[in-house]
Amino acid sequence: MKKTVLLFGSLVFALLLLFQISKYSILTGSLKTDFVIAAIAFIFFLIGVYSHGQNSKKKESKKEEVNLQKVAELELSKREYEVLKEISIGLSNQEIADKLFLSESTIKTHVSNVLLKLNAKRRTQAVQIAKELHII
Amino acid sequence: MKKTVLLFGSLVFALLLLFQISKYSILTGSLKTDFVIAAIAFIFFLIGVYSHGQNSKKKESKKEEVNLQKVAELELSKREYEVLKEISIGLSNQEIADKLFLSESTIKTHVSNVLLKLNAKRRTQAVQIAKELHII
DNA sequence: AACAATTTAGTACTTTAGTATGAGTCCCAT
DNA sequence: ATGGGACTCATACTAAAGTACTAAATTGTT
Repeated sequence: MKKTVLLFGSLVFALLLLFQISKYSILTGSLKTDFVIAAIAFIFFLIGVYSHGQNSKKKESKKEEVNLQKVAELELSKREYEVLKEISIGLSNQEIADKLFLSESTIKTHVSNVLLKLNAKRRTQAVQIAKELHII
Repeated sequence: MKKTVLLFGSLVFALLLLFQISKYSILTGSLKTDFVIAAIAFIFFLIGVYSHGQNSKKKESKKEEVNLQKVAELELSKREYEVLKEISIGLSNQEIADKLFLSESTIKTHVSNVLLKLNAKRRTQAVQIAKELHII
């Protein structure tokens, strides 16, 4: 936040300076009016593009960020959350068991708990709910 | 596309006009130099923001848009594609059957075909693959 | 009209998924 | 040290999901 203030402060200062130089240049005729105006226009155009870009990035990251808070709220344990993520990439219980070096029984237990905590009837529904909650 | 050309053409024309007016105004002293430069700067700033916004929107829609071409490539029929979408929201075969006023048998047939065409072993995997292909 | 593709539906099976329950281990905090 | 939570695993079911095959009705196309 402090960085942003500093950045914008110095930017404003630089622009004011540019402004004065421009005006001076035009009045003394040391630079062509066309050129100065074009330069100003171009620079502000770039500033417009850049500042909007920053906003877009912030918005996007807010959209994509979104996790982990709700995992705690749902009381999903570490393993359960892990299993949920494996489910979401389309693995079967047996495949998850192999991947995590566990028995299929264990995975079934975890899956059942996940379904309970996410209030889902099926694993496909659990994935859907998890995506809506932005926890995967 | 023609609209875009027309829009940009008239925009450029308007800007050139603005340019000339500004220069004239400054030279004749009918407007204060400060004001004109500020106006130019502001206008181009807005143009920068706007044009970038358009680009962002296009990019986003390209990211989100993304369907229907590959549905044809995969030779997914209308019904199969429909069933796939229902699967992706987490419905069971029976629920899909009820929703589409079909028997569960029919849904099973469609699901089997979808899995074949998407080269998936399970419905969860089919959903994952479909998302990667941006067809849902 | 005739053909091909799609859609629908059924039967009969096999395979996964999911539930319920019990139980042993490990670790952490009171 | 002890009770609680998380993790592991097993057995025994029930319920879905998926496969294979067949077949009739529908639809669009030539």
